[in-house]
Amino acid sequence: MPELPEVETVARQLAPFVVGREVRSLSILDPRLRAERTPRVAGRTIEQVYRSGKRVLLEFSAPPRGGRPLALAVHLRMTGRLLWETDGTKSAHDHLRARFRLDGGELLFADTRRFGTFHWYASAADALPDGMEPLSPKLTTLKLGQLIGDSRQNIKTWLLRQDRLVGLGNIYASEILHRAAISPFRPAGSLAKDELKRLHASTRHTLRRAIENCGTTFSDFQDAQGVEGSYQQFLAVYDRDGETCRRCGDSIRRVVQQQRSTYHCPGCQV
DNA sequence: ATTATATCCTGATCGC
DNA sequence: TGCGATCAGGATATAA
Repeated sequence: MPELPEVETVARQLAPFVVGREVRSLSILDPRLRAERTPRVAGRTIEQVYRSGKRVLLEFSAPPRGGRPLALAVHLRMTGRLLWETDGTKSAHDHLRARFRLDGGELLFADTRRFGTFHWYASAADALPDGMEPLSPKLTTLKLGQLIGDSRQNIKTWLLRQDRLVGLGNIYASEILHRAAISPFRPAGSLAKDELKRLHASTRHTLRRAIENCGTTFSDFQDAQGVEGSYQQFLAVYDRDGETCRRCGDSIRRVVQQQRSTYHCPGCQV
């Protein structure tokens, strides 16, 4: 499911249901999620839920008898989902991997492919990612150029690097480049100033528009509250191999870069 | 220091 | 209807 807009949607939708609730117990059903020692969360209150990069951060209060606060970063990877339930219907989920029993409901983590991860931190500040948030005002065009430097990596692959920018994935990397009219094959460091400007503007525009539309949903099944993204109707190139480019009329092509699909229009991406 | 490959999993879909 | 190959919105460890 999740790149930045989808994870943002999950966090926004989940927060009102769980913030302020106390954790009664946590059951981790998939041992893979216990790669890190699991701290005691029972008795703590969920204080904040928000997105950071592609992760959902949950901040917990200090335990009632004193101690330090706690933060959990949930990475959904390919198929992770966070579900809120009050009626017991979702507990039978085929791929339930963890369950937080809260005061007044349950927060469930389901994950078909089991790539999702839990990372625990002593504080939210410790959970800060390496890369920059692409929508941060601190990311200027100049800064973007500095991050790219003289990298000879192709720009599409560069956009996926979470140690530079966080949150971009395979769909939005292709979409952003198409909007910026930049070929995915271009060495990142070869972009001229005006191209960097277009790339920056396209990144902001694409992500904002996707967030407004609650992200992109391909599968028909719904998430926690039945919120489905609608950005798929705006996709210009992704998953449109052989179809017509709405900008120049050329035929959109699927290519493989670093073992991953890239969609682009050879006619108008130079 | 980059960059390619293999790997972690399960399920849906495609071509024969 | 069955079967194998391929693909999937992610990221890392290891090899070259």
